[in-house]
Amino acid sequence: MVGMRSEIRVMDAIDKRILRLVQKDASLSISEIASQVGLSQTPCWKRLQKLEALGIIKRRIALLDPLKLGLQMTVFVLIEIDSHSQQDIEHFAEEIAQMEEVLDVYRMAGDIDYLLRVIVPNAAAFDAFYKRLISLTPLKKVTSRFALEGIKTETALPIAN
Amino acid sequence: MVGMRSEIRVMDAIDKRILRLVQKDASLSISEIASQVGLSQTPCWKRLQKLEALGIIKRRIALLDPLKLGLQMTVFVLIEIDSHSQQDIEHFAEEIAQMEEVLDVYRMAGDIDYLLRVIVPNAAAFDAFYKRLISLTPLKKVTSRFALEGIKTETALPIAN
DNA sequence: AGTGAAACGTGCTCCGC
DNA sequence: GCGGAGCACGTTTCACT
Repeated sequence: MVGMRSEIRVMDAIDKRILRLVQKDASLSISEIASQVGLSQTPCWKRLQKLEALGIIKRRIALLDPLKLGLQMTVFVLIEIDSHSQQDIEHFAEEIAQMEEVLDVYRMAGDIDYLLRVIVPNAAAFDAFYKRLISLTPLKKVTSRFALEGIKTETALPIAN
Repeated sequence: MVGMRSEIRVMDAIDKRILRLVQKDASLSISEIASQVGLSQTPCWKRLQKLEALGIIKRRIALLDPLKLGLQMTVFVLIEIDSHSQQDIEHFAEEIAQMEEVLDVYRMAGDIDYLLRVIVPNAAAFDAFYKRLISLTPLKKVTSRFALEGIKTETALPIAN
């Protein structure tokens, strides 16, 4: 079993430097990236293609400002489910994942079953969401924790050397 | 005070359609976006420029796969601070925001002061982070909630019509 | 504000090292 | 695997409606 690892060793230090750059700014040109990592355009482009083909780079997106779109309320919702039948739980998870105000859904260890991050314009919109949520399936306990301020919201992952 | 709103009315339905597209896929070409929203290239490009100038589009980034980078552990850390002196709190918030394994920091309403989303490769790395965290300032209570699975992680915001 | 086409700069490909 | 040159494509600009 020597050498059995789930992460495949396809990335060197230069690949990691490329990833650190593009996860901060995807509008960088190939030549800009190339010069920053000390490569010429062609090998740099080939590495980017490889990283995309491997799914290490999943996709490129634009980040929007939630406040400027009127989305001023972020709420974390902690859910304990009543029924623990596998079917009920999976169905519930699918339904909440489809709601567009639900940005993140995590299945948790411990007493909490699910943690949601929800973003809405105002309290009325959250109330409407909440009513829809509790009508989906019987829930043992639902705790809503309201954010006052987003001090840091980072999409860039910490890449070890 | 009629007409006093913090959101400026600069966006119409077409702008919103453009935003919905680019926040899902920033690799779309102008001509692709233009045809999908029913415009020719020039006005579509001008709208994109305007949305960037207004800061509604903040930036463009590449999304990486955390699992393929060996980041297999996501932990939500809920913090109650001991000292509530304004200076201590701000200093604490700045320090945790600088840690790269801390992706999100929210200041919360209610009994919890801060909620962090932390991503690390493994339990040992989380332990190291945890020790650094509690050494920063005296904390009244720290609760770590471990995620077993990320069912949904969405960056695209819900844009009302 | 929108259209169509021209000018420009990059991304992508092919070649040799 | 790396670097340079050429072609094709996308983006930016311009003249006009």
